[in-house]
Amino acid sequence: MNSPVTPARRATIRTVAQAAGVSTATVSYVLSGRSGKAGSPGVSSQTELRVRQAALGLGYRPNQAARTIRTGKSNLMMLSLTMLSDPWSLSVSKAVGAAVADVGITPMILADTDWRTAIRRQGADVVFIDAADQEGDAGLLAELAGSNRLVVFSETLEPNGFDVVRSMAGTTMDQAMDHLTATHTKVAALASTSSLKNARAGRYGAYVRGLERAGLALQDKYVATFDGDELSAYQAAVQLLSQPDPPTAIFATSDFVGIAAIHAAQRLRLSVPEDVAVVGIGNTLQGEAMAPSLTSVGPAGFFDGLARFLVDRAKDPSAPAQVLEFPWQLFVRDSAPGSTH
Amino acid sequence: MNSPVTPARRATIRTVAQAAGVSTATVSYVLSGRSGKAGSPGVSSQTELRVRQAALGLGYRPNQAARTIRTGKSNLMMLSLTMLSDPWSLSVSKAVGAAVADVGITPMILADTDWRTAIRRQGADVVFIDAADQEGDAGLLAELAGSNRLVVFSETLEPNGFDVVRSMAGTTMDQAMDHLTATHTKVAALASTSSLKNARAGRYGAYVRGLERAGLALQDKYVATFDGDELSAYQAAVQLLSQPDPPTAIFATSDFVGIAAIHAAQRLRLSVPEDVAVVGIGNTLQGEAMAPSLTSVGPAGFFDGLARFLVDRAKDPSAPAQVLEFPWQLFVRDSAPGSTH
DNA sequence: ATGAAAGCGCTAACAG
DNA sequence: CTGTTAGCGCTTTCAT
Repeated sequence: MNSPVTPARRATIRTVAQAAGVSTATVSYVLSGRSGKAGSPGVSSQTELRVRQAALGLGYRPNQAARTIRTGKSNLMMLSLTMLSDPWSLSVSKAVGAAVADVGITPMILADTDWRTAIRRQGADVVFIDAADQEGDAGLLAELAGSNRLVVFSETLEPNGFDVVRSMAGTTMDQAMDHLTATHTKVAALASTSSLKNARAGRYGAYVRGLERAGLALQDKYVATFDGDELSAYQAAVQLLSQPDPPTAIFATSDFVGIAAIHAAQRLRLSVPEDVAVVGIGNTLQGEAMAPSLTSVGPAGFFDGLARFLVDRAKDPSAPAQVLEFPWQLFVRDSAPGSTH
Repeated sequence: MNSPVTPARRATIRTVAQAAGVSTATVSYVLSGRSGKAGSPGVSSQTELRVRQAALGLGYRPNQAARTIRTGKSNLMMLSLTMLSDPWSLSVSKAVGAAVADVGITPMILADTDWRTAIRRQGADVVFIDAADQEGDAGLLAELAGSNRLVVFSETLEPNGFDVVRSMAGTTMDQAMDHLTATHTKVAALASTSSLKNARAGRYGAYVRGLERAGLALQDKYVATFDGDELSAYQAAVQLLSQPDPPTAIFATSDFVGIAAIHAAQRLRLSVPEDVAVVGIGNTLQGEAMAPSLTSVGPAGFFDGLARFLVDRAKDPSAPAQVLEFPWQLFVRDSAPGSTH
């Protein structure tokens, strides 16, 4: 029974050094794993062993804050994911998780939190921001980029000290609409309330233009809006499909909306795609994995590509800012198989 | 055009001090917001203003790592959530997000990552671990508790330097089974492969015992297993319900499984609860929010209570370790309304 | 009311 | 091969 006079003060590099009978420098060399590396002194395997044993015995664990302050590297990757329950966010998280295996980087998610305030408080080697299309953010981002390596997902922003990840939709949303109008005349849209502001731009705009190209009228009863979460999308879809003369195809402005629409249809005992076809936007893993799998437009190899890019930036935060583009394509799957059936 | 000779070195407390013509101590007092606080010196409002303006002009932002090393507080809360897509995890995240508003704490999620290695690298004022039932973790947790404030969710572990959050299931799972067997004779279970190991323990055990109490036979065809993710659960449910003589009630060992089961039923044009009733376990927000709402057993006020507890611990990491218990109850909702219909 | 100065635990020159 | 030493940016006594 050794009396715990000192209240278990956490072991530091110095404690270890004393126990091993060496200097703190030696301990540092050994424990940060660069004994024999280029440019650094080597340590004899005997002392190395002594140091390791002392560290183990004392339960030594390096103080990350101290290491960070000294090296300027935190080995942290921050992911600001605005809507965590969105399969898009989950796909990002999953891909990143796979990409950081074996690299000494810890990914941490900032969920449903305002990055604008959070980033000021917490640094990271690289921080990914999933939503910053608004004009007002451009200045703030440029400012924050001074002290953090930022990777911003945005269709409109230009790199400015920070990287911009962009998924080049091009005309693929138009393709998706044409895909639907080729076999359907009652095509509905399921759009978030916010996306309606710009009737001819963005995802909803693709719907409007698609109808025009097909010579179909834009009808109020075929445009349903929701508030942002799954339940709201689900309810909007139920409403859309319960009316007399319901649509036979739904253009959903997001994969999670498309998924909700499929669930809603099935709830109403409608078959997908026989009674109602559904396309989503985003090409998420969850859309692909569900049954029936969701036809969607979106970037190919996006999540893995993004994850790799983030890891690269974390390892070399001083690389020049660039744009990373992922061209989109139409992924025809079960929920809207096209004209074959 | 001022020539950027110095490559935009980030402003420190010293830079600010020079610009304002004061000492670093004064800057520290002002900027860490305790000019007039008890025990600390006051700063005249004039100098305070000068300091603030200098800081603003220089775009000064405090270095968290330095602050952490000095104070020992990181203002960080780490949430290790093993299966992020599980509504349980999302509920935790949401509740915590709401609880930290206005408090100076940033919650960060460690998703689908092994906390065993990650915690060694990254510290936080408090870290929540959502899965640690295995015996082997007890020692490791006790060790880690030496340098991190740990809050562990576990039904079996006892506090040992770390807090244990526990939801006292008691006999509520039995109640849930009785709820089903009161009006059904074909009651199926949807359980994860791992939970089957202990046939009479845990959630699956409640199913087995429930059948016994009702005098019903345990039949293989009414026991479906899945692998851990939604898709797998969904497919298992489809299989369960597509067979000849399908069950009329499903006991799902998790809310997300119950949700998947409802989706599967609807896919098969079965009505919930008319054709098949479903109960889940966990009482998550998502189960409550879906349509039809999911009958579930689980703790009352769990997520908000947990969030509050975590915030308390973050603010006072040296509070004595304790057990936090949330007694369960049965929440009868639309997916299994009971004998009234 | 303000400043000087001592570190927190660690890394990285530089000396020996 | 190993030790000495000077800080990283910040907080916090203790003087003034």
